[in-house]
Amino acid sequence: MATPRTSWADVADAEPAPPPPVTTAPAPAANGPARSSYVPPHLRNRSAASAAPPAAAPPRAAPGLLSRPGAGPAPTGFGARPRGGGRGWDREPDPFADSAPAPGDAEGAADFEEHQNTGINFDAYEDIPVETSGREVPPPVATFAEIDLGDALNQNIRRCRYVRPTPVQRHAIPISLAGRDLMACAQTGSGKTAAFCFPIISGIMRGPPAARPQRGGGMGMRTACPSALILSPTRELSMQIHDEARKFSYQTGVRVVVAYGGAPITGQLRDLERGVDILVATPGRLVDLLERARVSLQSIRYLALDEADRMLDMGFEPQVRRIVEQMDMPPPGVRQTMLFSATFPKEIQRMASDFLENYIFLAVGRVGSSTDLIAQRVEFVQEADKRSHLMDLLHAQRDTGKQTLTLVFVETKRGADSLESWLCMNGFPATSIHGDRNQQEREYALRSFKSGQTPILVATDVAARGLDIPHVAHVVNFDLPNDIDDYVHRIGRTGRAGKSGLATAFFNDNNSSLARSLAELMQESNQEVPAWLSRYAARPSYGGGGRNRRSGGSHFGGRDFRNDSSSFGKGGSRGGSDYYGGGSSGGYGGSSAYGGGGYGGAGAPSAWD
DNA sequence: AAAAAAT
Repeated sequence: MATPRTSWADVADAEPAPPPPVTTAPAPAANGPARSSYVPPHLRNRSAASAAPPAAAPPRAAPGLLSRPGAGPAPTGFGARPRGGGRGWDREPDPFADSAPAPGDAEGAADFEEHQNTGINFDAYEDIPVETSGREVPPPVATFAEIDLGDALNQNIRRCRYVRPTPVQRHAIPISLAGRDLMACAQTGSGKTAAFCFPIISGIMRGPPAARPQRGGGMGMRTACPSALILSPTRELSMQIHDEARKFSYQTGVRVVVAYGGAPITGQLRDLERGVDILVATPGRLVDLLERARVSLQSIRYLALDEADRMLDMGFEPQVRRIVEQMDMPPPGVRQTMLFSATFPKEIQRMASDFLENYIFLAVGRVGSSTDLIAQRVEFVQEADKRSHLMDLLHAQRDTGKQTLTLVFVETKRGADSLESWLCMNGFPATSIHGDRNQQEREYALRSFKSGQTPILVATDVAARGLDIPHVAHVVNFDLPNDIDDYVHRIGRTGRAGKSGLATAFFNDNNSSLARSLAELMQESNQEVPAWLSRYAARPSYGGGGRNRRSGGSHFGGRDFRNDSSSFGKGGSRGGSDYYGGGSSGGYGGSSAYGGGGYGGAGAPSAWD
């Protein structure tokens, strides 16, 4: 797992990085696949040995941490609260141990470091517009010190090298410490995982020791009753959140368990049996666990949905609704509910409000902040020419001599396989991740990509959201998605933590329905829109005129849908007016600010994660 | 139409 270095609060004054691991893989970039570690698709599944992941770096304590006085097993203050059985957490494995660069980061370290140190620009985020609505919004804080999160958590914040809270953290943490429900929209890499984890962990530490759960109703002695549930839409994202949450919980006594499909359930059952305060899960596996009565939601005090709009879209909504509304989860108002996403279409906000009570809507950022760091290009490329065009891009990348990662999005799983093997045949070290690969393959692909061993990853939308992959310099939309929100999430895999990034899209007639929203988004992000794309966008059949609802029409605009009813409808000349809205800092009354002027309006945020 | 998510 990567260190949470995506945060803007990531230290500028970081202590020197630990020495690079001695384990080195041959530099993979220049001359084709690194044969020692890379397994091309046609050789996979032949020999387990050849596909075995590289030896892990030896476990290593983060420098100066374990030896630090006070980092001992007996935290003081409320951190010392004994947990059920209190067993063995003095031997809790150090979640910071893998914070060192992954093997394979080694030879790229110089290149990478350059990127690491150039991009973080705190000042760029100082005047980031923030909008809140709802009753009695607790004021934001400027520093972690202002928030009483407790000694143990504060120490972990230091270990994570967070020096000050990011904008979303400054606002969201006080809101959620005040016990309020929250719908939050925040930018790429802005530390939103921490924004919901800190209050949850702190709340669990302060809260009453878990009451003896009500047995009965099918509950056995082996039924786990977590206090907090964090749902996410993909397995890899759940793993990532789990890794982060474990770091934040280190030596607090708060136990974090992850449960997702595609992996043997037995290990997860064992983890649950050892005790769980925070359960991170994907919906399918959680439903399974609930049906087996190995998990009960009756003690849930905190519910967080990451990528909340995704969790409530057509594919997921029934399952999520079942978990939240039809199991033994306490109702809104009893539990505290927090929804986080970048994109938040209004119809999804409306649906989400079923899960919330008296909530606060929070939007952080706008066009011209984060996305300006992502240079967006669109090129007209016929289907038949895509491969050679991609090869040109990859050659150009290679010629820069920099070791960087390139993430290539395609529309279908088959397309991912076939592009991957074509790249490999042509000497490019590529791997792939999609839902038809088994979980081991998925995890290996991601590791191999992150470490730089396979610096090209071909992916479906399974990798579009939330994944924090440092050093992705280039996102290629080999196939454009049909939904502008997906585009926003995809390009948000680069340009994270204040670093710059590049996103290239291949556009052709098959993508005409995206033309308008894409042109708008680019315009709002101060990107140059090719004239041909503007012409596409102006074609009436592609939304140039009418109210183009989905496929772009309802992109999140930094607005609380509750303030919406009176805002629109008048001056509704521009069909897309509901698409805009984030920019006006003057509160929500000023509907007139949104109607006019065609494209250049105060824009919708774009790389909101 | 496709992707994801349980076995």
